[in-house]
Amino acid sequence: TSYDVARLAGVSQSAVSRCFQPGASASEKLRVRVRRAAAELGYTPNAIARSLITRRSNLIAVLISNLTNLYYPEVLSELSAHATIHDERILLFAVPQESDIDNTLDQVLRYQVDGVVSAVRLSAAQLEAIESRHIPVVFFNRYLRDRPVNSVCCDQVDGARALVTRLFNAGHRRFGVIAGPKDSVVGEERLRATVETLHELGIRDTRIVRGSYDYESGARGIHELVKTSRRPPQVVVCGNDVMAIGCMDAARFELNLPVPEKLSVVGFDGVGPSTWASYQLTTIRQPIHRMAEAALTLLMDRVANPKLPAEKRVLAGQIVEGTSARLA
Amino acid sequence: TSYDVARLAGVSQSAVSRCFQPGASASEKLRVRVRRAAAELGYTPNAIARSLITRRSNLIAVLISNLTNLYYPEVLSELSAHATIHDERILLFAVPQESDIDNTLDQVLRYQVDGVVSAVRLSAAQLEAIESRHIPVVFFNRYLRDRPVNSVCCDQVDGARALVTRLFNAGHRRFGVIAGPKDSVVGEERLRATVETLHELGIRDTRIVRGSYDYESGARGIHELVKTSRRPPQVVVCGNDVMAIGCMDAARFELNLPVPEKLSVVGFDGVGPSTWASYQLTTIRQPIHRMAEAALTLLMDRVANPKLPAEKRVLAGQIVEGTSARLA
DNA sequence: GAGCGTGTTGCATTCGAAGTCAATACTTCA
DNA sequence: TGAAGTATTGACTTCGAATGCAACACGCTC
Repeated sequence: TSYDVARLAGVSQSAVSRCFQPGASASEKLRVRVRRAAAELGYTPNAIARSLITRRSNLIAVLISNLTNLYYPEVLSELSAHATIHDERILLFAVPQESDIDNTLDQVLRYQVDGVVSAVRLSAAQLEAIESRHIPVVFFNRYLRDRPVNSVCCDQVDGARALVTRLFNAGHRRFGVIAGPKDSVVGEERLRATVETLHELGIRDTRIVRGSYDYESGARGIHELVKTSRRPPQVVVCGNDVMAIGCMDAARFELNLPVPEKLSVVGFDGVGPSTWASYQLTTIRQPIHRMAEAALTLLMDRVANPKLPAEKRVLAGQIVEGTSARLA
Repeated sequence: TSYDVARLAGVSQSAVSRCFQPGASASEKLRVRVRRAAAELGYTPNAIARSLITRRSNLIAVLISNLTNLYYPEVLSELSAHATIHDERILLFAVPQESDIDNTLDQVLRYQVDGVVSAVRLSAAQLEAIESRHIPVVFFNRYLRDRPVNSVCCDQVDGARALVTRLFNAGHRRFGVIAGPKDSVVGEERLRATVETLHELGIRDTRIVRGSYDYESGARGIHELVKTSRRPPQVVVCGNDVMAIGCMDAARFELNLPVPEKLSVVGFDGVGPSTWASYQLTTIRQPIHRMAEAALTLLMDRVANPKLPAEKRVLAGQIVEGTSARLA
């Protein structure tokens, strides 16, 4: 149908094509004539056909697991905004389960996406399957241990150290941890940083329980911590905000442990509800806006120049002082 | 590169093509041979090229405004799941502002999507621009007043009537409303249903304030209601859960109005946090799962048969009895 | 006015797979 | 064994736009 426009405008199809590209050689006179004809016919360039010949789809695959997790919607929103800036569209893959990833990746490949932003775990083989097609991949708050990959992460270590140290300095001695699941790399880092810092401060008997990043597991976590210790912890470090919120609610309403008077609670992420008056969570806020920006920049740089080496960008989180923890 | 596979397998390109289609005529022997060759070369069909010839992209555009609104992530998640069932991928358009919609729609058209699910407001002209290309559109919890369109909505009216009636029967007489913005069609319906029901029950002096569906506006709303009335309302009907939560927090922590003892609060939507122990919101839960299913079915039916007339599906919401309102 | 350079334009080809149609191979039954 | 019918396969064209290359037009200089 660029032919239709061409016919109506009395020019060649190539001319029409060039009128819809920014840098192409076409006189102003022609541009006007073609645009008028296009408007008359309601012509819009076909991105699919264009992609076929340019080998550039202007599509970015975004892999996300549980959108219902409060943290991811904000990530997705920011990624979308930055994709638009780079003139890319988002092909969304909400991966229901890990076992479905291979099917998902097959679809990713079929659509000839320009790049992939993955907020889900990928095996080395899965990553390799994508990169062998020369499609750059950037991990979001994730990476692989055994080989370098492009990734953008929030610094878990420094934040955790600082937070734990401040809690220690405020007089807390009995720590509990509600960690994320073992397969979360950043979760394990948060955990490791927390435990290491406590060790350095001379605290060795920290109880650790596992959660799954949701509200219920935060509530279960504090129950478990209380049940399995002689004395309840004075402070609980949670793997994310949602678990921290679950923990606070359970502590207050089920365990009769007022927060922060009898129990301090801290989280990670800085999701919207963490600032709600009922919680006012002390947490480490991830700079999601800048992380998304970095992810897209990293990705588009590699689309432009595939030979760039893998890069990991680590952005500092910011401690948000709420009232859920006694900090002094 | 389907040619490469063909060459390696010693067959024609058409044969390869047919081996990757379910219903096509190809012998088992050939299928095996081709699949082996494809595996060896790591071949994956190019969906872009396929779309060009089949005039079917297997792409569905999803238009969503503020992903950060707790309610939309769940919608998106369900839409994604159902799209997968219909073998469609989601092209996500997170519309930052209403003014950007025209640019967004231009992109939607370029990508030759099979259909559009819109959770944002579209003008009649914008809708027409899409449908004139024979692309079916389904609105999600939205519709146009002046002309029939495909849409899936949660029934606001019956739910609101039932809820208000129960609140009345529980003895509440002084009602306040924190409504959504005027441009939200479903918000206006909720409001109208609430006010009408109150009228029928003989209550006419209901104070109404406007919010913008976020936490802060819920908090502002209750302040305003309290400030501008001789006596504070006994119950506040909020346009959505997030405002209800903001209202509860402000009532409890800033206005010294314990919920539900001195103030009952109800919401709409049934988002995740509404069930948290701090809130236990009484609300009308939208059947998002079934709504998404209906939206996709409606859409795919029209992809298959464009001549189907517009249809509006209204699903009932379910009252969730929390403890945020005295109901008896 | 001839020669040269720059700026425009059109022709023909290309991207990768799907589908039409005709040719061929294989079955089945008399 | 042969005829008729069905299943399988391949050659060729098609989808819609981008681009290399050649052709042409125009402006400028000497």
